[in-house]
Amino acid sequence: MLKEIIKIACSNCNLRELCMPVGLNDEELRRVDELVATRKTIKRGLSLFHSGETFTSLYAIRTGFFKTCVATQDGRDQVTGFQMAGEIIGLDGIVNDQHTCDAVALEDSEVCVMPFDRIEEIAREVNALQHHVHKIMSREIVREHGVMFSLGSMHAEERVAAFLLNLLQRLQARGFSNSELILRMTREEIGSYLGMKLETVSRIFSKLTEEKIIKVKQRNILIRDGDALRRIVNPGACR
Amino acid sequence: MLKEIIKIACSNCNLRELCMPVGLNDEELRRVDELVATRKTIKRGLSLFHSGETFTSLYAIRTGFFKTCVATQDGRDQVTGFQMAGEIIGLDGIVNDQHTCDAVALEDSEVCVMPFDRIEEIAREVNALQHHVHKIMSREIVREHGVMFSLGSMHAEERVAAFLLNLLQRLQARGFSNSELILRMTREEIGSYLGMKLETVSRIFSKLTEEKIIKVKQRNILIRDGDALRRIVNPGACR
DNA sequence: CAAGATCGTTGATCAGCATCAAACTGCGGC
DNA sequence: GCCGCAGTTTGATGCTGATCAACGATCTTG
Repeated sequence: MLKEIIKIACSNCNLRELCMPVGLNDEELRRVDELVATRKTIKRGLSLFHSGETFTSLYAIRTGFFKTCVATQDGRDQVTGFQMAGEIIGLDGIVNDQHTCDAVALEDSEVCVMPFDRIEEIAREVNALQHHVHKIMSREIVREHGVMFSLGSMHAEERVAAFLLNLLQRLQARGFSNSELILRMTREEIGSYLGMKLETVSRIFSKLTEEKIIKVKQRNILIRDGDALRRIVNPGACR
Repeated sequence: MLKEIIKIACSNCNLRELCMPVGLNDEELRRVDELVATRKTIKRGLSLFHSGETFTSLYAIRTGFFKTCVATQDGRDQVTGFQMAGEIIGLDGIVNDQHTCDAVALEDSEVCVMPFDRIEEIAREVNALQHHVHKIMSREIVREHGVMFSLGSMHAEERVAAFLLNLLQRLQARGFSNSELILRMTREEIGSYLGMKLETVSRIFSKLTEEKIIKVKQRNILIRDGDALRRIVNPGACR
């Protein structure tokens, strides 16, 4: 029982360095622990929130994997991001008190629910938290700049290479291998995120396999030549 | 002399509703007026900040027009946004204390320089400002979702139509005509933002002109049939 | 194990936009 | 005025990735 209580605190969470500001004193840690109102599990395929729903909270992913996607009336939709443990979702809802995208679990997941008014309250008292919130939002803006660049200026193969390297880097920051990864999403979802069709994603995987740069077995990807991937992303840098 | 002092205050700025939170009391207004350290003019073609420069401040555009763009080592670059009076630039710099894009004035411009540590300081005391900062960042995230959708899921013609409607709507919010606008950027910059070549932008303008949807005279655009533009953006909605 | 469903691969063809090229326009400077 | 230049338009052609189609692989369920 006590264990349960300990486990639920941010101060004891092994994702702390990813979610939370560092260098807090005890009092500040105690305050920050109050951020998480509840936790919530979301089964694979279900949504944490939908576009149009009232915004109340941000969510820190404890375990699992999500995609966020925007949609239009006419049925077209697009994946705007993939989020993994330690990352924060829901930032889109702040501006109009209403979510503008769907967050769908790609595997059974658990999130920490952080009511946004509570975040703002504590952020006023804990400077490090205030700055941390700003950094998280800024990071998301910069990430989206990168996606825009990818969609607007890169060829399909470059985008796929950049996508794999990005996933790899984030997984590595979480202590996973830097040469092996399991895709939690379908080819279609990758394609949607990267602005191409699933067939194109598949073809590029095949091409990279032929060139011995990666090895694909269903959703398991082995990176055999990371430098080659980097050269693909950054063709000018090796001229 | 006194006039100068009055003019410089946010509380008397005619862009206040765009930049600043509403519903402040006198004391709060006074605090918020302390946000702007200085003002700065930027001649057309010059940069307000460059990628890599140390981040210190956010900038509120008082007059003029900017583009922001990201670049890679190999010389490719991409416009990530166009900003007009009342909008805030520099948010990308928060996360790593360093800017990740260039902000270039597309016409002679003036900005209010708001040191970010001062923003954070005042935001801790003025709740409305705190929330306002969050909303501005969230708005930018949502805007970028829209760009990602455009780049990833729309045809060239739809993107151009959406681009014109977006400019129009923002200009209208500033009291300008909702059927006429002057482009402050080249076809190449539009193309870069929309992920297409300048020739394609030009061809689409020509096509829309032929169809009597717009009238183009250099950088002056007259919208003759806004509904037609909306139908182009949202083809499913008229099925 | 058979039957479906979902997801992925591969091939053939096509279309949208890029590329290359040439000519035109309006503007600032002399 | 004339020139030079940046920006724009328009045409001809080609390539990248979309589309359509068929098949294969894996997992689920009765």
